[in-house]
Amino acid sequence: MFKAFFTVLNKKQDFIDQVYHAISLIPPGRVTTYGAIARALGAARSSRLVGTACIMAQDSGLPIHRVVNRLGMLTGKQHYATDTKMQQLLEAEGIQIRDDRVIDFDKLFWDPLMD
DNA sequence: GAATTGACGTTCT
DNA sequence: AAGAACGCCAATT
Repeated sequence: MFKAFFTVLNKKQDFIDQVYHAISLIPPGRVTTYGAIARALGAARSSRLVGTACIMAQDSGLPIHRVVNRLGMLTGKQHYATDTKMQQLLEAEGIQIRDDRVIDFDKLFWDPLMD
């Protein structure tokens, strides 16, 4: 019974780790969304926590710049050193951006569930 | 340690 | 169809 208790406690941290893993799977030149990652992890209503995980992952070397919101907007760009840093990272992979929005987002969108 | 704040997205009105 | 409410919960204040 203690085991079950700790399982619940550890679940939170596991979720964060799984977010990291999902992000590491995003192919270069593609993008995904916070909600898609949350769904892929079976926590459809925790998309917000995915964003929190991204903040924690900033120093982890993961390609978190490939994660945008469901409209394809670069909502996380303000957390980079420069205003244009996130956009530059994406453009370096061939992703075009206009007004903080990914062009052809529906075509570049990559769902972790369909790897 | 309580209250607020978000790199969000769905549901209810 | 537009807007408010709400679920989620780590991090910050």
